[in-house]
Amino acid sequence: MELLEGLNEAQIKAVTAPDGPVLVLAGPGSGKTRVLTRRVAYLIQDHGVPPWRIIAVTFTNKAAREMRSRIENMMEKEPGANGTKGLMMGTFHATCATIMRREAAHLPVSREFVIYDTSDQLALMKEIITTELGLDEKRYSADKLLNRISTLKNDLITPETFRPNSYFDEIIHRAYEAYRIRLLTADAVDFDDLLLHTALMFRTNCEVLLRYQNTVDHVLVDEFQDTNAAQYEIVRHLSGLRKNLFCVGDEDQSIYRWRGADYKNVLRLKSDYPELTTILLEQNYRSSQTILEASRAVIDVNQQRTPKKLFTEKEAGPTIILYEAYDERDEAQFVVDTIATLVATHEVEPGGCAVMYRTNAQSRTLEETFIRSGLPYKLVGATRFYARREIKDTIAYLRLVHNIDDRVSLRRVINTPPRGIGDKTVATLDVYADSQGVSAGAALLHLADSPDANLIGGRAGSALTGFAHLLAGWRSVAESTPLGRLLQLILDETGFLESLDDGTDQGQDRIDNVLEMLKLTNEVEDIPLVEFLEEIALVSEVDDLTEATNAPTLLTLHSAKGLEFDVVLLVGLEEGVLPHSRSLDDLEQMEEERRLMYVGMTRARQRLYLLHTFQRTVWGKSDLSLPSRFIDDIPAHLLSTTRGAGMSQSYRHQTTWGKSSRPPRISEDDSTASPAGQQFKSGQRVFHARFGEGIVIESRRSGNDEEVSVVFEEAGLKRLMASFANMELLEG
DNA sequence: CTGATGGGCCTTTTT
DNA sequence: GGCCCATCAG
Repeated sequence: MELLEGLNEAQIKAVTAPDGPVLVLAGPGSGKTRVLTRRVAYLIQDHGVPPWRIIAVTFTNKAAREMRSRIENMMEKEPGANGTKGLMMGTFHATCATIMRREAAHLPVSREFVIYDTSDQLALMKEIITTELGLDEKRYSADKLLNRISTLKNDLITPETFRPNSYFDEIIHRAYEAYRIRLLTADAVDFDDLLLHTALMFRTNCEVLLRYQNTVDHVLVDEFQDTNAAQYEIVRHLSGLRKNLFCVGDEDQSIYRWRGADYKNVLRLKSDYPELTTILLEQNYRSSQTILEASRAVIDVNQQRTPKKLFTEKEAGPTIILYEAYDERDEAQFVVDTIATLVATHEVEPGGCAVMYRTNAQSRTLEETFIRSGLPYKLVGATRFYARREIKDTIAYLRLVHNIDDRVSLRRVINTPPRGIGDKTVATLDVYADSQGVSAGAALLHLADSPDANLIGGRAGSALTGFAHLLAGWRSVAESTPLGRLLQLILDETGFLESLDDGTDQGQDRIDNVLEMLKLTNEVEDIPLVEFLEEIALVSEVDDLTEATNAPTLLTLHSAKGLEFDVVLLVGLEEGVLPHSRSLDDLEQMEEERRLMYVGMTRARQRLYLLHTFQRTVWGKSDLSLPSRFIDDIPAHLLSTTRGAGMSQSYRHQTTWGKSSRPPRISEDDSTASPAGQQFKSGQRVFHARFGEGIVIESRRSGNDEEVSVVFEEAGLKRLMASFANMELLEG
């Protein structure tokens, strides 16, 4: 059978598994996606399952799109055959949005609902905190409240079922309730609501549930380890009747715990479906022996996992290069030089390389260095196109035209560009709207029809009615006007583009972005506004990463999931960066950081580079860094260590015991005089029971103790607490 | 009401 | 080092 060509025994077993619940536990590079893809094709082609009876959920839109095109390619395109028509395949969020629009009659929103992103949520919550709850924004910040509410939603807890047991929880409860009402009146949902509403609808509405259960024959879930409680419940509901549930995942790659993901869903699955067939995919087809062995050594340290016997038949491959850069600029330079060299020697295509980091902020130095070297690159995430201020403004206009009750969008555009409608005028409008029992947007439209001179007089009043007329005008033509024309009209009548032109380069960038947006709306002009809005809400930039450009990819470790590259460079492998400082005190979080490292390492096919710096600048302040603890777990024989030029110089200077003409590098606030109560100062030679001889490069007070940074001749840089370190001063 | 200015705060990670 | 926000003069 062509479908099964090139598959190993375990993979075939998975693809052709009989009906019933199946769990495929697979290591990295074991062909998970391949199995899932072929399983879908197998069901349609060999089992005659109609595509519209299959729901497959993936983690990103990109994965879904790729999978769909592969399935289409795989299946013979006989004339008359439907191919994949009707096959529901997308992210959890997109799938739920589709279901929600279809079943809007059974939901508290209309089928025209808009989707609020993080910044919309934030704007809404800020308004609630100050105007409605009268809370101190310092103590109860919008993002803290939203985080808690998000966690509750992911666990399917509503304001009704939430049982606060602390004062803080009481505040959360009130905020949650107010937030929910505001969302519903704006006919809006946030990301979590897509899951929550869908799950609750299935839970409470038997008629709808049965309809879906009777339609859906097969449910397939990719990246199952990253599902949260809401997603798990949706999956359970959908596959309830036939139990044809096919889950693929790897608990070692679970990196979304902070988003409510719970790999214990794997255990839950086992107890919820006693008849579950579990299939292990342990052969790795991606990475070299060396890379696999090193990754395994890192992940094996985690306690809470089922050990796997990952293996590969590939060759050992090159050793892993561990590079100690002087600082982040040296690090970036090494990245660029390495890629340039590998490309020049035809070892790899530029597009086969990826640079991965823990936080988005780290991309900056890398970008600068790439630009300075004149080399192109692809950046994933960071400042997403749709998240830019000017683009959000543009979208807000469209959203408001589409849905007049959209409070957040109204607030956003009512005075953008400045047209003389300030907070006070908006407050007056709100009072008026309340008295009429309608939303502020609806009240505004009403004002366009019958101006009420007594409501708001003077300049503010005419500004308001002026805007009301514009808005009413757009709304009256929205239905009959193509999207691009509508947006053009809005831009013309508001003078938005002109307002962006402040003569700076940034201003020009903003204009270009809006023009790009205009181009986009012209290209898609035949789709309804609501679909366009949904598309831009749910499709992040990660997804339309253009394969066309042959350039290295810069991306976070999180967005690297599911991808693979010939050459991978992991940067910033330092304590506080990876593992991240926010995870240092929590075992579970630390294990997640380790999985993140593991995910990064296992993206590499042939060559892996691990980089850390001697000192890193964080928030404009430079500080010494310690190599990540995860590096220590890699067997030494798999590594080959080198150091940057800047690095070795500085070391030479410090390890030649003060003979250099350059002063020892010390932090700005340090002084040669030892402050009272400090035992050590920079430049001193010390002897440590375990690390041997070294030289102090920095010492500073830390609580009642003293934190000493020492470069040892053998062991390199260590940071020690004076009271614990068995260390004595040498004459010198 | 707007735009300029300076202070405080910050950075996980994404749909 | 940069972004967001509060504050203030015009």
